[in-house]
Amino acid sequence: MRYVLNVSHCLYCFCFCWQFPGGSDNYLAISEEGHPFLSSSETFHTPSLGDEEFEIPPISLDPDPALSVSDVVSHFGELGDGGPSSSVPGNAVVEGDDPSFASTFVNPPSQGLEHLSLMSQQGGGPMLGSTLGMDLGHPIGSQFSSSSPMTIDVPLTDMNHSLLGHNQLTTIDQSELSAQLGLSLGGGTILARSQSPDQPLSATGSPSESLQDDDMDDFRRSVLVDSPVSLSVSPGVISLSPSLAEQPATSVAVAPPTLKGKKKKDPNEPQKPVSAYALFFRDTQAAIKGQNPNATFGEVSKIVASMWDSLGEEQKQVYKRKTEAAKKDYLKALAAYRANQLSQPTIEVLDTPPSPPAAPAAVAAPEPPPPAQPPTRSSRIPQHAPDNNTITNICTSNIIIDLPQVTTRSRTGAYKPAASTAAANVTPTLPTVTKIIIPKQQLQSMAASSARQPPPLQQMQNTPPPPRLQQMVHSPAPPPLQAKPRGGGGAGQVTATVTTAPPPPLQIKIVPAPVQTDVATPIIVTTAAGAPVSATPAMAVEVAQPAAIVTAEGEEGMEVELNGSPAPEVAPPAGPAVCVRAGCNNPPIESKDWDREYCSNECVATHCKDVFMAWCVIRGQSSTTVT
DNA sequence: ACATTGATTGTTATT
DNA sequence: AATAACAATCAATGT
Repeated sequence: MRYVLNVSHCLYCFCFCWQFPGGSDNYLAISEEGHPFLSSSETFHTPSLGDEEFEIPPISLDPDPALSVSDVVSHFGELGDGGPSSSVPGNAVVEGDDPSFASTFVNPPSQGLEHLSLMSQQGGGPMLGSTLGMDLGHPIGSQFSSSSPMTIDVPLTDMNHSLLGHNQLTTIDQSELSAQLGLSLGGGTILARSQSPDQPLSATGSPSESLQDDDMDDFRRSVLVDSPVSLSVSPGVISLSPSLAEQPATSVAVAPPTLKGKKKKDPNEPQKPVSAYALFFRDTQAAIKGQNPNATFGEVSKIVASMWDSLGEEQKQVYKRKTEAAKKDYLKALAAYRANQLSQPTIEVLDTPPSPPAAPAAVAAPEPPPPAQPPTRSSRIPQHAPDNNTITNICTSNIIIDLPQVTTRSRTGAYKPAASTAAANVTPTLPTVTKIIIPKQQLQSMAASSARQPPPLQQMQNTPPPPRLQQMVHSPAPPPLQAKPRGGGGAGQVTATVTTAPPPPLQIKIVPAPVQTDVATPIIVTTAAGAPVSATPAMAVEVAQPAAIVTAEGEEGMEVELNGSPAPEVAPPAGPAVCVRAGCNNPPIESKDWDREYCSNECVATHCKDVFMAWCVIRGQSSTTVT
């Protein structure tokens, strides 16, 4: 699997920093062994899960035209235009074997979903507009109506005893961020999910693309896991079934499933679309959980609820739209399903994946629809998934990173065992091989992030359980991404954008514990736009993204720039008053290539260089290590 | 009531 | 009986 790191935002930084001498390749690959599914040479998708077996008819990825690959590509191309980095792709694809890879593809390559920008805050830090970086549906055409991320200040103290284990969470690295942010990008995902089982896969036909880790798990479990198709013959029933499900095959036919008052639902029946909130929950919880493995469901739930509350109406609308779209799809699928049922003879094929077309010849018992796959929880298929982005990213990806088993979580081991914990070595899998050493931590973070669907959450920190996040979240500031944000004159440039604009990434800032350490040396994280945010030193600034650069900044501490996504074409929120480059006090100028952070290309280059150097230093590596 | 996730527990079926 | 697989339950919250 490959995890896509969208680094196109700061094209300058990215280019500069990752254009290694002699190496013109833009691919950065972290390889590790144990990639069951993918080899470095293999493409991200299609873990050969047996498309053949299911013969899943390709379906359109996303009804949303905006998601078409061509659009994406073209869009991406636009990004490259003009900028010095035009030649450099803006995306990174991390490859790993985590089935969830699909989720990571959610990052819209073109848009700054991962536009990580932390707003500087004072004291309580306002929770700025909830701008979860999720797009849903319109990754391409939609511009960030606001790039202001949502920031949640979470008291460290609370954090420590609540969601996070001790140090488990400290930060969500960029990859995670990107992963999280991208969350449901492709509006199609949801639709795809909601589609009838008949067309569960993406147009690409690659299961991996449309399947999330869960799906993949289920998929493997139900199909791959040593399950040669077996023909079981039982009284009056001939069923074709995967070995794994042998029992159901016969038992179902002979003796109806455990009759528990409830009627077993036909697995083929389209699933009802879930609510917007549910979608949000899905997208968000993963991030929360990812960073807070110990978080209980209740805690997560509270946080999600708080986030939901903080979410601007616009962002909610995004989800709602998704839901609506899914509903439409559901209705369609349902109609088709019903029609199909009516026309379906009593012949049933037992234990076959829900892909009706070309049903294997089989004589079945008069039983109702024997579940191809017992509708167990594990088999349920999420209704939304960032599938299309897979394609999108593929098309635009430039950096490919082979990740080790992504789900490793050293501390708690909460996640699936990592295939390898060896130090992560970044080895370019493409053209030229550039070796970059990436701290294991970073990789792990990346892995963790990609473990699940990338939710919007950017910087997730521990949060206290009971009191809803609201307590942790200090004064919610005007939601930047609101439909009419900053109306009137605010510095924020309202980007009257399409309603489908993907909300900016949500960020939760860790607020120094009451112990008032006054944040010794706060880490300032700034967005491309320059909005800084402070974080405690403890907060590991893990930037999974290669583009992330850390630069030592004079008094304040460090400045971390996480440039994960392409700058929204729409005017970003107020940028810095002066050029971001240290030492330069010129006012930033508007540019297509950056978010009003720099005054000139020169400063961009210089700044990036500095940042990169600093980053190397922080990483304990000489900049030369990265050759 | 049901949706979100995931751990746990209970039930059922198979060996 | 032991084991495996499946199903239900629970948590907090929103629709």
